[in-house]
This record gives sequence, structure tokens and C-alpha cells, in this order.
Amino acid sequence: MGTRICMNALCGTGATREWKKGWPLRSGGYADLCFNCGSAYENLVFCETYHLEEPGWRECYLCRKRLHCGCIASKSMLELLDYGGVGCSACAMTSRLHSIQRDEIRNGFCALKINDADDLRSTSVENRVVGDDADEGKLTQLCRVMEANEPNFLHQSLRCDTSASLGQDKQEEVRRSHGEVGSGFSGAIQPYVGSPKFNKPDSGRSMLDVRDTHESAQPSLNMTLGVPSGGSNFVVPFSNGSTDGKEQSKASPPFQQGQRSRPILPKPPKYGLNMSSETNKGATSQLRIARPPADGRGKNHLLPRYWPRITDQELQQLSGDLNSTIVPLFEKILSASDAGRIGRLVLPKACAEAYFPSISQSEGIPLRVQDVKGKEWVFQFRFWPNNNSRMYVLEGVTPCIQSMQLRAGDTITFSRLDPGGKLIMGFRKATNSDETQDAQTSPLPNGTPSGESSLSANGDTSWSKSANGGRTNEVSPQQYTPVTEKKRTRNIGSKSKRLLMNSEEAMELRLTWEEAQDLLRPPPSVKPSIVTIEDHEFEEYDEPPVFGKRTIFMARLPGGQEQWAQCDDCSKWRKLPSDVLLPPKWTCLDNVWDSIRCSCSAPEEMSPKELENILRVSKDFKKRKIVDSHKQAPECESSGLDALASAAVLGDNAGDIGETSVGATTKHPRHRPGCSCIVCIQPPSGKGKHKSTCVCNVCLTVKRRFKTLMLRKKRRLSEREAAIAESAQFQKDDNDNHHKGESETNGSTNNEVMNMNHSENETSQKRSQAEVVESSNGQIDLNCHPNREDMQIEDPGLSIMSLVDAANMPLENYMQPNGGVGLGSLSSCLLEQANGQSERLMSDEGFLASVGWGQNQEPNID
DNA sequence: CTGGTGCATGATAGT
DNA sequence: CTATCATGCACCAGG
Repeated sequence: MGTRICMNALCGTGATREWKKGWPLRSGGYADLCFNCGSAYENLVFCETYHLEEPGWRECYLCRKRLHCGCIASKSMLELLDYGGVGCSACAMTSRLHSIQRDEIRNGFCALKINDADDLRSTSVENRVVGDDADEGKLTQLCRVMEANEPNFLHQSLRCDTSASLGQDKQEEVRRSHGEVGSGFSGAIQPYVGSPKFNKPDSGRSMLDVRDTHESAQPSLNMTLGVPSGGSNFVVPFSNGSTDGKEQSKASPPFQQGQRSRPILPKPPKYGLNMSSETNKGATSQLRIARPPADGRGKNHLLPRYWPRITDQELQQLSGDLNSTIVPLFEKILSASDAGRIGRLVLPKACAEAYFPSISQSEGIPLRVQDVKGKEWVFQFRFWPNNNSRMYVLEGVTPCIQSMQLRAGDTITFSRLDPGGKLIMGFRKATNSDETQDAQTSPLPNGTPSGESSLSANGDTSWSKSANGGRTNEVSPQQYTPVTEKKRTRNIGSKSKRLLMNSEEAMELRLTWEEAQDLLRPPPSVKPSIVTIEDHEFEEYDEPPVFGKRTIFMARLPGGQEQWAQCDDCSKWRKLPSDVLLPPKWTCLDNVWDSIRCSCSAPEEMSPKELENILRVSKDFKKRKIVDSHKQAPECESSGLDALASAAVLGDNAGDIGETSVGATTKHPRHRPGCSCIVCIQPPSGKGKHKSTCVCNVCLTVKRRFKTLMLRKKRRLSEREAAIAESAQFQKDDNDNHHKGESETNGSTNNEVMNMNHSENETSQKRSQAEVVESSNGQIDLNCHPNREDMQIEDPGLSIMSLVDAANMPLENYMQPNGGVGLGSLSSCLLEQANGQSERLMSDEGFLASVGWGQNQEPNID
């Protein structure tokens, strides 16, 4: 422990402060431990950036600890420094920032007047929506400072609150809870200060012994739940019943966090300070705020992840009857097992014990719960003994889950209807809420943010939107859990990154984190450096990336690739060079590459049918990638039986994979597709261990399922044939009507597009297949959904239909080389490839190859 | 054989 | 280090 002069400009003018060497940094050297909160950071930006909380007092953005400037400063003596931080004109001039004893802090704080008219907390964006010019300037300045210093954490708002639940004095808490809550700049800015570093394991507090300060210090509560919203029937479930200090301190952080979840908005002058009260009201009612839960039984405070995040609008919808009151209790993001057919919803223990009836018997009790539609469900609320503890579950939830069409990743909420205490169950779909980026879909390689759902239904923004040139309005605590941040910080580093990706790669993306990465655009005029982390190349840059417009890629001409984007105004699709990155908002006017089609009035280049085809093919590319990703790497190519197993499984599910990226894997809870850990790279148990001759239950099941799969395929095929016939007729008319006058190039292109999905033109089809069925190595991939179009890309002579015929035969025929007619060709082909080992029919690539190339014995791929 | 049930296990967050 | 919780899995009952 020693002292040094802080050279951080944000700190003010070279404050003398205590410091201590922290853990080693990747970049060399050591992290500094914040003398204030004890946490270690790679820089001390946060802890050295204070804002004014009370005259003469400064509060650390991050740890909320208050410091007195060391003199009895008046408002006029305290000012925001040009480059951030707060300077006391008295202290700063003497370059001295006293770190006072914590008991001094407490005592000093307690001595402060509660309602100081000169309170500098006028920078609030809450109660005082429109601040005076000076305050506005300060706020702007501070925001700028925050942006400048932690640009890549700007969207990680609420997560940090979990860690930042550092206490406050009871006096302040009580005071603020009685109406002064809305003031204070601290909470407004708080959502920005989340730093992954804050969650580093060593908080350093032991060394600095500031923990008790935290527990007794006070958070800044900046808003009153529901106050501006007009949600009159919403009860602020504030835990105020306890007088026990410890309990109080436990109860307060949730509340504090709930308050802090109200973020400062990205552009304070625009959205924050200049926002009218009315506007603010409207916005507030739709803000998805993590509301601290109602006071329940028991002493366990709920983890923030379970706080109900419900908008006032939803509350009103839920309550319906204005005479009743909805008390949000808790919510939970459905896990795979919750949403699975097993019908058991694991309840957070604290929630179950706090809000559900107490049960002593493991069998539990029936629990009546009403859903948002008014339908009443009865679940069995019970527990299992688990490690001297209990594991609470709701059983029999499957019908309810299904009726609400919930899946893993969606959120289920529990509220109480007062009077009466009836339990109300609501839900939020992950695809429509900002849940998308939650902990189960961590934003970097360990996770899979879905690109589909960046916007919530009510207009709340998730971080994906926030990245769009701004920052999030609100991010759920789940979205950036400490674990995610820890991993990111440790493995990836703190700089903003975008997975290095060119358009060809983007073309092959599936709807995963990779695709989301594709949407990220490097910050303008930034030259990224390339780093490789765990076999992924990342562009690294200091500024946060922005979100770009989604486009599709299409290779309609040999060797050439096109990019197509849709105008945000007229929704027409425009062709672009393949290498351009579009901003998130793009219109025809921005189409500088095509002078003819640079306005919305210009006609679309393609007919609707062509567009449909292109979009469909593009979609298929992605599906294809999804399916491919479920196969083993080429060097460990799965056996034919494995492929069959995959086919059997994916036959049911492949089509949904892209839409269930939120869902959990079957590996283990916190590993997602793309995870390369030792657990996830292992094949499922049993895979690869079975011979083709194996007649174990698993193998027989697989074979049976394969047969079922083929039967289903046949059924669908017949349905599709009718559709294709109709489509072909339509296209014929379409071509006749629309494309006679088009250029030769376009004409041929059109044909190619058409041939993507129709096999009349074999030549084009082959070329298309070469693009579509990339890296097939002469095999047809069974690991795809029967519904998929590219399953139809087949040899006209046989393939699927024969396969279907074969599937109709008794299973035994599959196992015999001289089976039926339909399979004969398959078998013979197989036999050739299997060197006479007929049992390979079901067990290796030969089978798949034969299925794919059928009687022609010749791959379609050039 | 299938699906349900209850417990065990292991990852991870929190202390 | 401990508590929590997601999920795996053995066991069992019923079809």
C-alpha cells in the first residue's frame, strides 16, 4: 500500500490516493486496485470519476462510495471538470482528494442535510426531467466522459448493478423512498458504468477493507417505481418492513437495482434532459424495468435475474380490473428443461419460498395459477430434497407452456393479484423481448445472440439496438451476467470486436452469434487490428461496433457474388456490391452503386417471384449451415449410422434449429452452440460406437426412425409436387410477362435463379448445387429437414423418391443387399463402395453417397 | 418400449 | 467454499 499521484485526467488534477498493486494484466503490468471500492480495474476510470452527490461530496460512479472532498465545499466550489470527473475548486486546486475514513464517511454523510436546496443532484433525469443549462451541460459532459472511457461497455447497463449493489445508509434509503428518490445523477449514469472488470474475482476488498462501508453506505435511488407512468395499480413492492440492519441491507440492493435500471439515455440533451415530462411518462410506462420483487417471506433476497421486468402497460393489461392490483413477484427465463416435455418448471428456491405457499412435504400442494388469458391452471408445487436443500418445481406445466407457446429462452412471470392473492402467470417471448441477449445467449463465442429479435414488442431496445449508434435504453440483468462478462473479459479482452468475416462467410452463416457478428459493423474510420482467439479471428478496435443492415448474398453468376438489401422506406430490394457494409438504416437514396435505382421510385430489379426464390435460397443456405454444423468435423466424419441418427433427430427438429437459438443445448446448461469446450466437443454418448451390424436398441430405433423419416418425406413430397407444378406454371407466366425485354445477362441470371429450386435445367442446377451443396464431397446430407428445398436437389432419376420407396419396404430389406427394387440400386452402389460388405448399407458414407447419387452413380457436382 | 418420477451430478453464481 | 439450479439418468409403471 502506498500513495501515488494519479495521472488519470478523469481523476481531476492529480489526486493523491492510495493504491495497491492488483493482479497481473494481459497487457503487462498490474491492475490497480481502486482505493475506493477495492475492485481492481485495468484502469481507474470509473473509480476516479466522481459526480457530485451532495455539496462537498463525490460519489464514485461504480462503487457508489462517497468521498468528501475534504473541505466544506459549497455548490459553487464544485464543478465538473472539462474531461470528466469532479473537481472541488478548493480541493482540486490543491490537487488533493482525500480518501477519508469510512466511519468518517458515514458520520459525515449522516450529518448532511436531507433536503439541501443547493443539492447538486439536480442533474437528475428522473424527477427533474428538464434540468437547467448548467446541469444539462454537466450531464452531457459526464455522459461524454463515460462514453469516451468505456465505449464498449455502454450497452451493458444493468448487469453491473448486480455487482454494484453496495449499500447505503438507512437514512438515505428511507429518505429517498419517501419521494426524493428521483434525484441524483448517480443512478442515472449507473447503467453505463458496468464493466466486466468489475466482476473480476478479486474484489480486493479484503485488502482495503471497505466492505462494511459498502454495506452501510447508500445507493442512490433515482426513480420511483411506476411513478411517472401512471400505473396506478402497480404496487411498489418495497421492502420496508424490516428494521434489522442486515436484512435491510439485503433488501435494499434489489430495490436499489430496480431503481438503477432506469438508465440515462444515450443522448442526454436529446432524450434525457430535454425530454418533456409527458414524453418521459410515456417512455417510462414502456420501459422494461427490473422491478424489485414484492416483499415475500423469508430472508433470502431474490437474485436480480428473477426480478420481474414488466412494463406498466403490461401491468395494466394484467390487472385488467382497475380495482385490483398486480404485484409482480418474480420471473424466470425458461430453460430447456423447463420448456421441455418433461413438464417440470424449476422454481428459484428463493422465489418459491418467498411467494408460494410453504410446503413441508415433498409431494407438495396443488397450486392454482391464472394465466393472462384468465385461464386457470393447477400445477403441483413441490420440492425435491437436494443437498440438504430443496429444489422447488412446478409440475404439470407442459399444457400451460404449450398453450402460451413458450420455449426455452422465453420468460415466464409470476405476479400476485391483490386483493385475493391470486397467482397470475404471464410470459414474454424471447423473440419479442429484450431477453434475446440474455445470459443464455451470450454475445461472444460462448453464446448465441439471435439476430432476429433485437427489439422488444413495446419498443424497448436491447443492446443490439443500442449498438446502433447509441446505447441501450435498458438491458436486463440477465443479458450480461457476470459470468458472461468474466469470460469475455478474460478470453476476449476488453476491446470491441467483430468476428472477422467476409461476405462469403456471411453467406454461409446460420442464425447464430456468428450471424449477429456479421451484423456488427466496425466503427467508422477505424482500422481494426486482427487478433485470434480460440481459432476465431476478431477485428479489434477501440470504438464499439455499430449494427449494420442485414443483407443477403447470392451467387447467381459463376464466380460472381451479389449482395441484396432492402430499402427501409419502400422495401424494394436493391443489388449492391458484395463487399459493402450497410448502415443499419438504408434506403434507395443511399444506393450510390446504382444510379438507376437510387430512388424509391425506381422499379425493382427482380420480379416478385425471383425475389421469393432468392430469399428462399438464401434461407436455405442458412438452414444448410445449421444442419452442417450439427455434423461432425470432416476429419471425424460421422458414420452412416450416426448420420442416420442425426437425420432421424434432425428430421424432426432441423427446421426449428434456427429459430431456437435461444434454447439451451443438450450439452450442459451454459454451453451454447459454438462452444468448443471439452464437454461440447464430445460426441453424444454412444455415437460412433455402433457398428453397422449392431442390432442394439439404439441402432434399431435409429433405423426405425429413419424409416419414419422417409415416410414423412414422401408424404411431404407429394404435397410439394403439387405446389411445384403450380409454381412452375406461375413462373412460366411470370417470365413471359416480365422478362422478355431484359438484358441477356439478366435473362440468364433469372434462369439460374429459377433453377435454384427447379430441376428442369440440369446444367444450371448443377451449378447451383455446387453453390448450395458446398463441401458435400459427393454426398447427400441426410442431416437436413425433410421440408427443406435443397433436399430436392437430387438426381432426377432416383434419389429421394427411390429412397422413399425403399423406406416403404420392410426394415429388413435395408439390411439385405438384395432387398427390394427401390433399394436395389442403392444397395448395389453401396456394395461397390463397401467392397462387398453389405452390412455397410446403413453404416457409412457409402450409403449416403448411394442415396445421393442414385442410379447415375455420378455426382451431380462438377 | 415409452414416458414419468425422483435423485444425483456438475457448472456456476454468490458469499 | 457453498448454494443454487439445469439437466442427466436410473428406476419404475403402464401400455
